[in-house]
Amino acid sequence: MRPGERPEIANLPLFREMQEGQRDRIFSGSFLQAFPPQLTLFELGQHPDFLHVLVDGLVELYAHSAGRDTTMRIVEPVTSFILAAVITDQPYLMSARTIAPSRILLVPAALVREVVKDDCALMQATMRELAQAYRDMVRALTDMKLRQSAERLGNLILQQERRQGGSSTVRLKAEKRLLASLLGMTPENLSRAFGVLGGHGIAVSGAQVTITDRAALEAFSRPDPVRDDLA
Amino acid sequence: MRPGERPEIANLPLFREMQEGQRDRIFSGSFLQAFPPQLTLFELGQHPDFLHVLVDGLVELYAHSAGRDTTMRIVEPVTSFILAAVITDQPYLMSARTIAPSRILLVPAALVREVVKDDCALMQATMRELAQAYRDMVRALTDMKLRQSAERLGNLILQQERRQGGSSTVRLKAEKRLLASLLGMTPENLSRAFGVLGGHGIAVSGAQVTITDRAALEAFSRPDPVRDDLA
DNA sequence: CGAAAAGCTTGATCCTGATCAAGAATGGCC
DNA sequence: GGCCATTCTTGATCAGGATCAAGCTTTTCG
Repeated sequence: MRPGERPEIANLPLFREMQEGQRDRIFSGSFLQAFPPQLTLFELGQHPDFLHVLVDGLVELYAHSAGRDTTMRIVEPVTSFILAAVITDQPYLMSARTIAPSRILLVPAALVREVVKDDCALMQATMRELAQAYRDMVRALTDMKLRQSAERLGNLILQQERRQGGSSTVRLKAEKRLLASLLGMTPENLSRAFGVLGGHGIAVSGAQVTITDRAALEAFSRPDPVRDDLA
Repeated sequence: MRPGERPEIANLPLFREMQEGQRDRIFSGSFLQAFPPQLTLFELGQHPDFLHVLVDGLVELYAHSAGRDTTMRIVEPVTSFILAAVITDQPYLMSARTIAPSRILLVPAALVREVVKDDCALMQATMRELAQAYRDMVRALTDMKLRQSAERLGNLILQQERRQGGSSTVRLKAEKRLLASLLGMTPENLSRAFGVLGGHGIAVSGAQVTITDRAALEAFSRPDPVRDDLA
């Protein structure tokens, strides 16, 4: 682990409130590993061996069924992932691959389950993290069921913009094909969706998206005040 | 509370392992209330006041956006619901209504949060419940993104049949319009989907669905060994 | 029991998004 | 810098599912 990284990881909501000793126990049993891009980290159906914490890079979580793939989530640093599989000790429901050179902290799943039992603060943090993850999935599912493609894209842009600091500018962190899969559409249709949004307050240039007319974009995308707020 | 009910509730995975005293604290602060059908219990966006435990009846959780509704989950007794909103103390992401006369145990949200903090067993159960709920949502989302309508219906029937005891017979517990909404399609299309499945091993008569040829149904629906198993 | 309402099914048409097929742009790499 | 591979875009066509419009069945309730 490089200097400065341990505190960064220790500061994650998941580990922040833990007892110092228990945190050491977690860290000393874990190891940080570097992965090249396009490497499969684990596959759907496997038994979870490690809780993963993305320290640096970019990871895609995806699912497949009947020959088709779909992106479920794009993980940005610094974030833990597949916590639910580790806690329930049940097979992964998603596969994971790096989409950029990445460094990942691997925490043995059994160790997580054990320390969780002993450290109430970690348990509470885990509980909160899972509740949040659940809510995110509820949002994603209603999005998928109720909105059509261009609207989904519009809302994703609004949401990214807020997360990137509200500068009316969004830099897409992943390829558009990946974004399309995340939004549940084909790359062709994503292109067309960007085209549609061109008439509703955005301008695209490569991976750079600029919101030229927020009111128009919001009128078109109808962000839900409850569902889309990061409150 | 009627005799026999308290033990039934106390036996829920959520409350089973708690300290006796803490459980009393929960129960003595809660109350059981009866609701007529078609009554809205709470609305999306509201601040969560109670953890709900459906003791008897049937409840629909649904979301809306841009004038449209969609059913997110049909809750059968005995089950708790909207645990995540209570834990995070954030607005409901779904609305709830009774679809049959129902009796619901209402546990004040603040009380839940407080007792959770004091009782590690409850916290652990909560954590597990949330992890399971998260995984269910992951399944629902991939289902929605990757399968088409008749396939979704086929899998739902297979899944219900397993849950109802494997007698090759499924009794639909809700109206078909509701089922359609849960599956993310229109009632018209659900009818047609049943029609399609008629050629793939099922026979429908009102709310009674019979699996006449499991192999055919599975060949058509391609249940995912990992995702659909209740393991 | 019988009428009204609600739910379900079936058919016809429409629309969103998928697929197929080329080009244009971008990026990696020697 | 220039070539090759990949990604992105644009156009044409197709298909799954939505919508619209009736009939039909079941339930509800006086």
